[in-house]
Amino acid sequence: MKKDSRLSSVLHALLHMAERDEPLTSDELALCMRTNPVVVRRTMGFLRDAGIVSSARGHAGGWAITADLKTVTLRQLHETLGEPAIFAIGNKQEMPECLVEQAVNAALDTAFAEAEALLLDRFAHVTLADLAEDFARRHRLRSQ
Amino acid sequence: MKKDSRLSSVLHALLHMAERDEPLTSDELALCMRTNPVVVRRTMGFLRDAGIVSSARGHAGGWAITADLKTVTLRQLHETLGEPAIFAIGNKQEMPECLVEQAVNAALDTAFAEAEALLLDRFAHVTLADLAEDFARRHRLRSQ
DNA sequence: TTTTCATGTAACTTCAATTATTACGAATCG
DNA sequence: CGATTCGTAATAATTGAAGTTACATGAAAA
Repeated sequence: MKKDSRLSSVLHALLHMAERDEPLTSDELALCMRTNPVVVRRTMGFLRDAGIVSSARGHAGGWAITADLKTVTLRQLHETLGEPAIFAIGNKQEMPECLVEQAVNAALDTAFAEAEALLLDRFAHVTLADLAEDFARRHRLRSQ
Repeated sequence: MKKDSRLSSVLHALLHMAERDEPLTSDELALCMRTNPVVVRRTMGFLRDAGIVSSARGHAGGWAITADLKTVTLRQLHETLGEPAIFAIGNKQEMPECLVEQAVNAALDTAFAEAEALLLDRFAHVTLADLAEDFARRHRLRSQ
């Protein structure tokens, strides 16, 4: 399976947008994210529908952040993107009649559920402001 | 991407094999696992190479468990299958020059690493014997 | 020894999901 | 008006697991 990198992509885009006050066009974002403008529009559209960013057409149009960086968490972004599947591993059948397979599913489901809960909890405690701060720190380090 | 269900499949196969002392053929396993005999051979081949099962050709041939159920953990099986990717979500670029993307990757990598460590730890504490016991319990419950 | 059964494997196709691309419509501003 | 930019439909490319076909290899039964 190809990995879903939309969360990574929108974070990258949002932080670049946070660095600039003017709107960034899909083409500009696509260039720095090494992807396609249409992919940018498609993905950022979810965030616009959730009120995290705004989009404007025409001259001087593009994408801008409307939400407060401190209030947007990775978990919220993950939900906004439609809560894509986290795991690349899963059960062969979800609702098997076979008791053996039920026992297997139960064991795997428990482990996956715990790992997912931990991941989402970590996501819930990281905001865009945290990432922006970490970027600023890296920037200072490199500028020395 | 299609989810990798090989761990689920081999667990199902192993528990069925544990229930019977005679070897099970690839065709028999494929039937109860709703898959293809060639897929069974391909996947079980990893376990044979790791000494967990044996395979025999010809009459009365097939697959049998050689390892002690108490010593085989889900983690070991996952490793035996080549440690397939656990997550369906990932970074857009693994080694970006862009400092923004480095900050994004660092945050995501930390969260994924913690979730993976938890999952593998859970896997390490579940043995085939545990699953067999859980199956027996389910069997007793349904027989009542 | 011949037949039958079963694994071992290569080669190819199918499948599922993201990502990429092309094309064009719609809105906005100079 | 006309250039710019988003909105979106339709389609292809990509990636890795899973499924399928075909045939060789080896072992036990007849």
